[in-house]
Amino acid sequence: MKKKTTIYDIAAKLKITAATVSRALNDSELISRKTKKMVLEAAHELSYYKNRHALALKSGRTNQIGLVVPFINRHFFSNIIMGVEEELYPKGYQVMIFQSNESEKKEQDIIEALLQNQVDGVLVSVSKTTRSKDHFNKIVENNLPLIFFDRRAEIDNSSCVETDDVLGGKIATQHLIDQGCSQIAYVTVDLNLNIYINRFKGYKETLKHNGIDFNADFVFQANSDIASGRKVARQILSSAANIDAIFCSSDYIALGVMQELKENNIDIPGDVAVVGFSNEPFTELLDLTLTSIDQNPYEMGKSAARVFLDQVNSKDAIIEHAVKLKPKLCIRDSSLKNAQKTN
Amino acid sequence: MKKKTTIYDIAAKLKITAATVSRALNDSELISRKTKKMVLEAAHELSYYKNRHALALKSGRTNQIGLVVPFINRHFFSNIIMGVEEELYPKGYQVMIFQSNESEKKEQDIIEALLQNQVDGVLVSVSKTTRSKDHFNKIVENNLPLIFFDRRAEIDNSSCVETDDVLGGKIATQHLIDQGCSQIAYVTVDLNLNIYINRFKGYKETLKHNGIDFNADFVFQANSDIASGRKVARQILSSAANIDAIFCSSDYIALGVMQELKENNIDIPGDVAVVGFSNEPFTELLDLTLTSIDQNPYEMGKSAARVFLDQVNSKDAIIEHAVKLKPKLCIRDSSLKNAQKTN
DNA sequence: TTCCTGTATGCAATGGATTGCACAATATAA
DNA sequence: TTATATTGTGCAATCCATTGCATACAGGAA
Repeated sequence: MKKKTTIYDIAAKLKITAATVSRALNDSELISRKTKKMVLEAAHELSYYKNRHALALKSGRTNQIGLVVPFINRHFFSNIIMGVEEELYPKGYQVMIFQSNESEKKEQDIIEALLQNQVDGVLVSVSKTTRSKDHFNKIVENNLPLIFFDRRAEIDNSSCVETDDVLGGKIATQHLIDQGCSQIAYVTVDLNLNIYINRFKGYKETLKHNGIDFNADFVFQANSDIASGRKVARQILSSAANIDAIFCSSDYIALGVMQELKENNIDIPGDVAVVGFSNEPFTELLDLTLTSIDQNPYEMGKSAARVFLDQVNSKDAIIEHAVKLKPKLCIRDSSLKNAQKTN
Repeated sequence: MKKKTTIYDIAAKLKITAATVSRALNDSELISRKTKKMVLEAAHELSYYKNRHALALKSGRTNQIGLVVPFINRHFFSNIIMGVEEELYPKGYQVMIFQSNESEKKEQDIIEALLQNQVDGVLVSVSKTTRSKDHFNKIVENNLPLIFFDRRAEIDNSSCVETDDVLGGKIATQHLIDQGCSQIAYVTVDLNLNIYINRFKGYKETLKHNGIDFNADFVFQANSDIASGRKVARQILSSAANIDAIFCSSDYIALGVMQELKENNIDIPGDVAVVGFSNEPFTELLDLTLTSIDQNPYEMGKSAARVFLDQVNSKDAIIEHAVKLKPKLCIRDSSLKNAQKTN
C-alpha cells in the first residue's frame, strides 16, 4: 500500500522545508520563481494531493455544506440539488447530499454527522415524520447557517425558501374559474403539511373572491399516487354533485383522476377540467397534457444557496431570510377550453 | 462566534487529560465507569461533536467515498445513487455525490477534489465527452478502489458494473420478432458509447439468429430526446422501406416516434410496434404505454457498492470485478400484438 | 570595507483526536 | 507488612498543512 504523498515528501526530495513547499504550492510571493517551479514539478511527479482534512483542521473551515432531502430520486428534489450546486460549486463549496427517507431518526443521524464534519452550513427540507426540533436547534447553536427549503420547521435564527403555495392554489383555482368552471373539487394530500394547507387556503380564498360558495363536500382526501387519484375520481363520479373541475394538489393524483374519467367517457376538459400541482415532467408527455403549477425547484435551490451565501458573508449579524417564490401556471390540454395554451 | 468544543475543553472542565476523554468517548475498557459517565455528561453539556477531519488526518481513512454521475436529476442516475447509499450507509460510509454535467473538465476537477478529500474509493459513470484517462489512472495509482457503473473507461485495476446491453438489444429485438415483425428499424444515439454499441450488437445478432438480413438502411441516428425521435419517425415514414417495428435505444426517442406516428394515423402496435430502452417512469404513464427495457438502476447502485466493499475488504489483492446485470423486458401496449402484457 | 535593506528560506507552534508507553493508585497474595 | 498484579490515567508523539517570526544571504549605498 503506497503511502500518500505529503509536502514533507516533496521537501525531503528537494532538500528544502515543508514550509517552503507549502508557500510554493500556494503561489506565495515570498518564494522565488525557480523554487516554485521545482516544487510544482516534484509535486506532479510524486502525484501529490493537498490533504483537505489537514486544511480543515488548521483553518476551521471546510467549504462543505450539508444538503438534506427526503429523497434524491424525486424530480422536484433532484432539481433543487442541481440549483444549489450550480450556485455553490463556482464559489468553491462542496455540497454533501443526504437523504432522510422521510425518517426522523435518519434525519437526526445525518445532522449529527454533518456537525462532526464541521460543515459551514446546512440546507434542509424536513422529513414528513419529523416532530422534534432538537437536531435543528443544535445547528443554530453552533452558529451555522440553517436554511430550510420547501418544507420548513419553526426554528429561531434560521431562514427559509418556499413556494408561495397560497398563490399556487389561487392561480390554479382562478384559471379554472376563468375557463367557466364553478363547481370545483379540491383533492388534498396531508393537511398536516404546511404546503397542502396553503394550497387549500388559496383555493378557498379564490372561490370566495369570485363569489362562489365553498362546499366542504367538494374536498377530497388522497395519497399522492395514481391509484389514489382513480379512487377519488370514482367517488366524484358517484356523488350527487355536478362537478365541472378538479384541482389536485399533486400531479400523480391528477393523472389517476384523468385515467379514470377517460375510462368513464368523461370529456376532459369539456365535461371536467383537471389541474395538477408540481409540474412533473410527465405532465407534458401525456397525450392529453396536464395543466399544472410549476414550482421551479431549480430556482428554489439557487435561491436557498444564495441565502446561505448571504449568511456566511455577513458573519456579524444573523439575518433571517424568508423567501417566497412565485409559482407559475402551465396551461395545457386538461383545462384549456377557450384560451391560449402556455408552455 | 462560539468556538467549537474539543476534547481538551472537556478535559479542562473535568480536570483530566484529553487522552482520557478520548478513551472515554470511545468506550475504552481502560476507563472506569464513573469517568465515562462524567465525560459523556460533560460532552453533552458542552455540545461536543467529534471532529472527523482530525480523525481522518490521524487515521488516514475517511469513510467517505466519491460518486460521480453525469446528472443527478435523471431517473436512472438518481436511482443508482439510492442503491449505493442503501448499501453503504449502514456500513458507516458517507457518499459524496458529484455531477460532471457531461463535461470532461468538470470530471477531472471532481476527481482532483476527491483525491484531496482522501476518499476511500471512487464510483464513476463516465461523462460522454471524456477522452482522456489520466484522471482515472490517478485514482488507481493511489491504490483506491475505482468502480465504473453503466458507462466505463478501460482502466487497469478498476472494476465495473454494467447492464448487459447486448442482451438488452437481443431481448427487445426478439420480442418484436415474436410479435410477427421482421422489418425492424433501429434508432441509435451515439455510436461512441459502449452502451449503444452493445445494444446495436444485440439487435444485429438477433436478426441474424432469426434468419433476417441486416439492412443498414434500417438504422437511424438521433439524439436522446423527443424532437429527435419525431424527426426519425418522419424519415422512416417518407422512406421507401416498409418498416413494421422501431427499436429505439432511448425512451425519449421512442416517445417522439410514437407521437409522430400517431399524428400520421399509423396504428401502434398494429402497423408499427415500438420499443424503447431504460424504462423511464413515464413509459407506463402514457395512454399508450411504451414497451421498454428495464435496467434496474437501483440494483446497479447496490451492486457497485458491493464491489467497492469487496475491494476494501481484500486490501491484499487487487480484484477486478466485472459485473453484468440482466436487463428485463417490460412489455406494454406499444408492442403487444398477441401476447400477455407484463408489468 | 561596513552597514542596511530586501529577498528567500527555515523553525516551530498550531489545530483535534488517537495510542503506545510509562506510571500511579489500588487490590491481592505471600 | 511487603511484594506483585491489576486498573485507571497521564505524557507525548503523530497525522498534514499553514503561518508568524527569526535568520541567512545577496546586492546596494555610504
